Amino acid sequence: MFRVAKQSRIYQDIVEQIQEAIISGDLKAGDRLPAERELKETFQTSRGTVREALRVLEQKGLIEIKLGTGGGAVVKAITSDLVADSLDILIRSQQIPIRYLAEFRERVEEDVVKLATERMTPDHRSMLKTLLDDARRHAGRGDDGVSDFLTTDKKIHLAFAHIAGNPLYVSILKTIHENIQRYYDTFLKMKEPEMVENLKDLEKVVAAMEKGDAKQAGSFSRMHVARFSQYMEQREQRKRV
Amino acid sequence: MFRVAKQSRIYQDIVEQIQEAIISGDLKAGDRLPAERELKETFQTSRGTVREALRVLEQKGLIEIKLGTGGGAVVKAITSDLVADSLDILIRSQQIPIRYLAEFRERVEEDVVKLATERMTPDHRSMLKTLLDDARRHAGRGDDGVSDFLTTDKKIHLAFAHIAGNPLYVSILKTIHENIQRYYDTFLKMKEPEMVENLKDLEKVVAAMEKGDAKQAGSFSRMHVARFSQYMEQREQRKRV
DNA sequence: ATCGCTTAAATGGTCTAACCATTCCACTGG
DNA sequence: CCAGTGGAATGGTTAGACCATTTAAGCGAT
Repeated sequence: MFRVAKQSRIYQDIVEQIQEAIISGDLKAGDRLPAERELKETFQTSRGTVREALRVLEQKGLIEIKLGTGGGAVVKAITSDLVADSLDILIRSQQIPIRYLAEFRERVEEDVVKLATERMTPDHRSMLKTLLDDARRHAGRGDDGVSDFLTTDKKIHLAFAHIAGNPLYVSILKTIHENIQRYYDTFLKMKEPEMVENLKDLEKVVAAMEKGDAKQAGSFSRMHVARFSQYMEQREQRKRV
Repeated sequence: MFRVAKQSRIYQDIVEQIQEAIISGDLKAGDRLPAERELKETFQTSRGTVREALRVLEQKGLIEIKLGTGGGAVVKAITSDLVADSLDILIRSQQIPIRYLAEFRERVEEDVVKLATERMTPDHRSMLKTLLDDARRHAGRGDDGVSDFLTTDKKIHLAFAHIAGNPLYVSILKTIHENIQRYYDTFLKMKEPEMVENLKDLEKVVAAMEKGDAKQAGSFSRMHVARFSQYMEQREQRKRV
């Protein structure tokens, strides 16, 4: 399956060969690569070099490495985690101000909800119903339920992305939420009134989705996200004083 | 600056320490990491382990490694390349069908144009005018101008993102364009008629922006992108038969 | 003093060989 | 038949050496 590695940055050559085999489908998820000591022979190189190549592939999320007998490098199903990770690094390193994250999120979530409305199935309906019930229960517990409520809130937003059916939206929304979460934790101490308001927003969004009114669902979603963002930005500025 | 590496997957610990230093800004672009033989001492580990960590960081695009005296690992400015790479893997492995990328792009570009319309300054106007003039000139050259026209087209789209003023949109749009470009090259052989049509689209978008009509500019943009996507998808299916 | 060549030193790239840690499984003894 | 145990396979780590590349210092000729 593989060639002898060509010169100059041998490990890079090994990475490329194995990566191409995975992307092209020659190596499928679950397939096990030969042991390092075998790969060393195949590529006619040293074990250290093979290991550097495996490190890169592991980092790319293409393989997973297990210890012990019968362990070794196993090809992973390719997921969008890769994109999420790198987007995360980009956002954090550029220290993108919260208002830009929020601006993007408002629009993305509006689009997601619109798409989800058009593509919702009965299964999706019941899933949303269950999640909303959870949210109501947590909200009913007052300040004690805030933490659980926020978890459920996040789940609901991600559920919208799943319903929309576009994996790109799922990974992007996931990343945005993770990043925005950092700000929430720092600046936002949600109390019961805000939680209740939040719950009402979500109920309105889902109700519009049930009616099949994509436009209205989208605009409710946007208002919901926007309110959250504004609230948070006020807090941020207050703290900064 | 760094701790002694903790046990179990030592290289992973090293990666995390250095990555955090970069993301947090303790290490800035251009800073040079100590030589491998020094890092080995700092982390109290072996050179091989240090190298595995450096491989991962290199793959993540966080450092660049140069040969020779005065060489070594230099911290890179973080760009959207990482995201583009991982998105590339997703698309090529057919985890994300091209239509999902197109669906996302249509909506993102619509939002970008709307925002840009609201935030355009006189400087931006003249920049767009210059780019449009370039595009017209290339289009006037017929089939010979297609390649240059496409380059300018891309610049115009990125200019919209710059005008919108949100760095997140710039990064994301850049990523999308880098990836979608490959498909255009593969499936789309643009000829003069399509190019002229394309130019008209862009002119309509910019005209609406000049008028300050964000909604109209956005919908023109979306139609423009959608037409391009559809055209490409038809080609793709034809090739697959 | 300046230019150009040579050489030495620093650094990443690679290789070899060994040992450790983990895991699985076959074998053995009850 | 079961439980325990030990061996073998595999990744994780270390140490030490040598090569290739690059920079800069040193030196010599003009």
